[in-house]
Amino acid sequence: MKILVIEDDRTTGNYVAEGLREEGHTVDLMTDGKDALLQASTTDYDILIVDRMLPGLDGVSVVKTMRGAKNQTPVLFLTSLGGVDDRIEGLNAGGDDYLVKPFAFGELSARVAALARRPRATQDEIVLRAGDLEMDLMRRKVTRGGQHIDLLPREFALLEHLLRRKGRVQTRTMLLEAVWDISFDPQTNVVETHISRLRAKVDRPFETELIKTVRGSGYRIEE
Amino acid sequence: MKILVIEDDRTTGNYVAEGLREEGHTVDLMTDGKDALLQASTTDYDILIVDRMLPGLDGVSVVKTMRGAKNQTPVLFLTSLGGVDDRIEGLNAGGDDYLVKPFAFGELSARVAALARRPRATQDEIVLRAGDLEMDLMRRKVTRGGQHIDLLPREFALLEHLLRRKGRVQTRTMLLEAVWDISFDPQTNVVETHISRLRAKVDRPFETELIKTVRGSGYRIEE
DNA sequence: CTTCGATGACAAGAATTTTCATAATGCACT
DNA sequence: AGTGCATTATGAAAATTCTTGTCATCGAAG
Repeated sequence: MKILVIEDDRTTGNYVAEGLREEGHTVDLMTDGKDALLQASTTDYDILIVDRMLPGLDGVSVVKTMRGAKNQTPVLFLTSLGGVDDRIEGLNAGGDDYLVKPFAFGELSARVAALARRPRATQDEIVLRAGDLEMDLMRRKVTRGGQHIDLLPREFALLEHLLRRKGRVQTRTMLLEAVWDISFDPQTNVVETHISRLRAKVDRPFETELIKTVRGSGYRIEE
Repeated sequence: MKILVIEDDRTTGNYVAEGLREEGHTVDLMTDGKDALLQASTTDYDILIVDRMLPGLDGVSVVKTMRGAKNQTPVLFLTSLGGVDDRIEGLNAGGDDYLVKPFAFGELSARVAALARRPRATQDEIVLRAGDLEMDLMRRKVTRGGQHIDLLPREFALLEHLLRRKGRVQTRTMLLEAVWDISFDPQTNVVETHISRLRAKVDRPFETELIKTVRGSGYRIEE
């Protein structure tokens, strides 16, 4: 698998590139938008991983230009937690998925694998559903039964993760890693707290509960 | 001019209704979404002023339903400063303009007059431009030369106001009133500070400066 | 050279997230 | 079924982070 990483921050860039190399991929790393655009146009990559914020030409512009030139390489955007508009823009510009920084490497790895599997199937994971609950990643908007639900950034990220793995149980550890990027087990119950708040917004006002507790393991959203 | 105000908060509701009456308009005030929908469908209004957050049926749903029923009455949404998604949603649902709370009454009055003048011309003031600077009110996104610019809520409001009055000088007092809803002149230099921060993001990284100082009066954005 | 505006640093205030303490619930075992 | 232990739920307080406003100082314009 040939991957181009476009990321100006050296630390993150190397972290990503090294990790992917260890998984056996061929990885190029570029730090400047303009150079990257040239590189992406002249070499054939399987996947592009692009930081949303770049000096010079920013990530969104790079992808827009590429798409304009009929380059269909799947793109995974890296954005920051608060940046709502970023995601909207990224996906609008022709991104296929995005990942919120900071992220656990396993998460990145999973997204890369998913993108590789469906080389050009943009637009299908962009609205996540479970029952009458809808999460529109484009607009960063959640509704249930047509009713708008306001979520804080972390709540959104947690719900998103559960929805992406709908039907499968997620342990606290898995959630801590994916949503909080904490890979040891600190004495914390953040997960419980956030699940509780999520339920108050997503489940309590409605008939059926979507977020189930699996005693002894973790949580799951029903198919 | 016959106006329906849909606002659950009594204080704001009365403030708006009273003010508009003093300007000679006929104003009805409703506090519940469902009642308001019925009222709007059975009576012919020139303008609807709708709070985004309503108990029961929220503002966006009211307007969506109305629009579904081919009711083309212009709608002005009232939203809160932080609520990004609100505005996007509001305009998407068929709103014609929006106003951020808290607002100065003069501002409301101006918007109402503008809506009255162009009864059905939605979608034209929704992207504000000046040179290569674009402000998309729908997506709450600012770009210059294609480059995305992140603005904080107050910065966005300030720039929006200047753009809406492009070419005209805005005094500090006018800005304080419109953007901060402060109608006396306190010993403050918030305007200067925010102009400075805005310039750092909007002008400094680019060739030409758009935000001009008019010494002795205030600020202006060039046509 | 005097006044007005620009700006960086700091402080206040809000919003968000995490921790902590306590209550509630489920499950195993009598 | 009842009791006790362990797990999960939740409200409130504390900590953190982000945003906004103030102040003091610097620079530019007339």
